[in-house]
Amino acid sequence: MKTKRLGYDFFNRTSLVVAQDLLNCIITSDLPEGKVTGKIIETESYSGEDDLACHASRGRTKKTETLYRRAGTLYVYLNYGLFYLLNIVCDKKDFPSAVLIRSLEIIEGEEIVKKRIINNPHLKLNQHLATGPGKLCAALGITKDYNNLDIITSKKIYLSEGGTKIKQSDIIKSKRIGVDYAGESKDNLWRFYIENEHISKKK
DNA sequence: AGATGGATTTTC
DNA sequence: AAAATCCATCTC
Repeated sequence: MKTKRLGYDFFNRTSLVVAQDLLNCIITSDLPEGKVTGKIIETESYSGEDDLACHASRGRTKKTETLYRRAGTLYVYLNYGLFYLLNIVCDKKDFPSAVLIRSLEIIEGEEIVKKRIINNPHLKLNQHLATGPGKLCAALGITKDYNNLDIITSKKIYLSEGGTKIKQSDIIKSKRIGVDYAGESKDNLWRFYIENEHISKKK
């Protein structure tokens, strides 16, 4: 499947819109071990210093500086000392916002993904190869080395259009996962997904 | 220099 | 319900 690559104009919009438009899009990681592609089925939006769940709510620091950069920049950080999480910076420069990619349906490179999961002592091989943001990064081979990478021009990690654009009525909205500490921001329905067996945190 | 607190995943 | 485990930031 060869589709058009997403450009600066796609990411230079509010993260709320980008998060929903990324559903059904294709992410590719083309690293030395081989090429892996997956369809995005779950995202979350983090937007502005007023969003208490957004890392930028604690101000502009060495760590959060990435969130203020140009749209299309990758924000990758280590969470709980265990897993990397992948975000794509959105909106205009100096306004901190990003979309967290939470789950994929692996389309190509399944064997490479399985190898990466087996080699990760914190993960287990099961029917979900890239479900949940931590496992997703492991599946794609993404580490903090890719923080600040420009996803628009990179040949290693990039995003392209899916086959068909998702219908607005097919997008399910819910509260974001793991942000109960975020006061008034925690109830925002800023998690978006499409019905799929690989959704994270399913009962 | 030491303590703290997570946008998680898995297993008990 | 609890463990595994890194690092930026905070505190003394």
